[in-house]
Amino acid sequence: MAKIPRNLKHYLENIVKETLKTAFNIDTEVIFEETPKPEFGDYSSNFLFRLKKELPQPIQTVGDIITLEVLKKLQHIADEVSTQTGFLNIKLSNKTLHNILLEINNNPDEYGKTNVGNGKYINLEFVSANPTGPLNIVSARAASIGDSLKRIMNYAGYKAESEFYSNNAGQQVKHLVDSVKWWIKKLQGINEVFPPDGYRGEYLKDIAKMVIEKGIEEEKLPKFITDTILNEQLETLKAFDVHYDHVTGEDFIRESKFPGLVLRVLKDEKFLFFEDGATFFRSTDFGDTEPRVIIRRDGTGTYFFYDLAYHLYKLHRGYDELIDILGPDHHGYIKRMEAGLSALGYPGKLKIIIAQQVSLLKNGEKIKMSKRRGEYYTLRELLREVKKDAARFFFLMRTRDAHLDFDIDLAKKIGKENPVYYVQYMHARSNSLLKHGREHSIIPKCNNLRLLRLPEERLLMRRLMYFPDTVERAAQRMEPHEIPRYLIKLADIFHNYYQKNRIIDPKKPELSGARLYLVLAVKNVVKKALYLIGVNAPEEM
RNA sequence: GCGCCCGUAGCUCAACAGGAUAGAGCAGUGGAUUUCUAAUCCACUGGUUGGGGGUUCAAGUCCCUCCGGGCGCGCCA
Repeated sequence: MAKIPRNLKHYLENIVKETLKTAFNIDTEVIFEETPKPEFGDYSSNFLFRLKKELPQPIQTVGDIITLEVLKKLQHIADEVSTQTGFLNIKLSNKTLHNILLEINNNPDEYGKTNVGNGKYINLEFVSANPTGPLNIVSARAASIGDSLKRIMNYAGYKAESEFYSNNAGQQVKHLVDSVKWWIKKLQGINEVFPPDGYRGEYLKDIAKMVIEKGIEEEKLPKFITDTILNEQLETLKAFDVHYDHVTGEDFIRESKFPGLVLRVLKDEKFLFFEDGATFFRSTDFGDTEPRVIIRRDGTGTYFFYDLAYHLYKLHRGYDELIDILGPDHHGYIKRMEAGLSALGYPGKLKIIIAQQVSLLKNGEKIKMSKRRGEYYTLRELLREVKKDAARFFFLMRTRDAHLDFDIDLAKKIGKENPVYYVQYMHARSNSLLKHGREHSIIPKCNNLRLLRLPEERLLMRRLMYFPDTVERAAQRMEPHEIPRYLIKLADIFHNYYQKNRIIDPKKPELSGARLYLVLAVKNVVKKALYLIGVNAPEEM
């Protein structure tokens, strides 16, 4: 039995690349992808089109030669190699697909792992909220994306860590403290005018009560309040299965050497100028639209200034790349931040990605949210309405760039319309089949996999084969939504297969054993895929 | 006014360095179950990819322009 290469897709790519080199002395990158239709085979590449101008002979002639050569080299794993209208298509043998099942079931925790990350050390910062109130829905989306990305990238060979930055310093903290003080007085029967820049919101009343009960001293108020809210935010995220490797406070950054370091480097490199008593950073040297203030006329640093210091701090910790996931209202911030890090000597080290906005739908209507009035839907509230699994899945169903309509009623539904149930049910059904098999003394067996010859079985195995490619794509594009989409496709095929065919038939023990082996592979892959997006794989539903 | 994102079927969305007949789900219509979970499956209907122009063997994808929706443009964070 020929052993299949660890990464089939890359293996095919290398074979063709080598063939091109030896046969035509053309050195080029070859990329295979899933064929749009099974009739075209399993993998296809359009390199012939791309090379058209460089080819020494007509495209079909070259295609024929390559086809022949590649087929020779792939005899042990492929049935057909052909060129059709310029595409090179490869159809793998059933044997190869069977071997993939073996690979999955022999080592479920390794299947799909790739090394595209090459050990690159990544810091993923997401959510990073002000400690002035509960987390909202956009934060929830960023949390889904960020935490899933961390899981996916680590599976793809990166070394990714997650980080939460708390803006627990500056003017806003003062306003926050004033707001709590107002509540304290009110609770003590003293009515005052609410501070003009204060934070509305009943949750501050609870904090005021705690302050009174615990007898917190005045000078310790800022820290007590920001820590309390930060803790609440982190607890909510834990309920969402988001756990951080690092939590950093702005207060810590302000006390550190990094603000001074930023100032010194920018000054030495002559990226600073003074105007109206303030210090400006010439971010325009790096493509920003206007210079940015870093030290105000009154001598205090801007948020941007401390954020630069914070990013410098992260870089000093040794990361190869920083990734920030920000809300849609921050895209104007990207240019200046990138400019800042370039000026500090780290061009290209920061990648900022934007998680677009979220609208919540209930009873077919959008829930109105107004930040100004302090009316917004919190992650806590959402988690009271829908399950964590549904929420995480829904937040990942769209590309990051697209606005997301989150239909709360749909997320609560049980049934096919709700993709998260559809997908989780695939896992529960697999488990149920395995259980049912045991009751009839039929267990998954791999010695007769050639009995798996239905078209549906081939489609299913083929889909399992694409899992490593999916993980790799998700990691490289930083698009976790590849995973939910993959799962939905797999579920379509699986449920269809189940519906049409009897998996367990005590009269056909060999066939049943082979089919259960396939079911087991599905279960293993589904479980892993769900883990990568932080969704549970239930044994029963 | 400038910048970023979006515009694809009635609705919500896919479409992987530009590639094969633009695909799914929901909704609608019609069907399937002596069952291993019907919490399911099958079939049909549904498209000028916002409009126009350009580049290319090939454009939903790239360029220009116009229209529409969202967000941002502080010595706020």
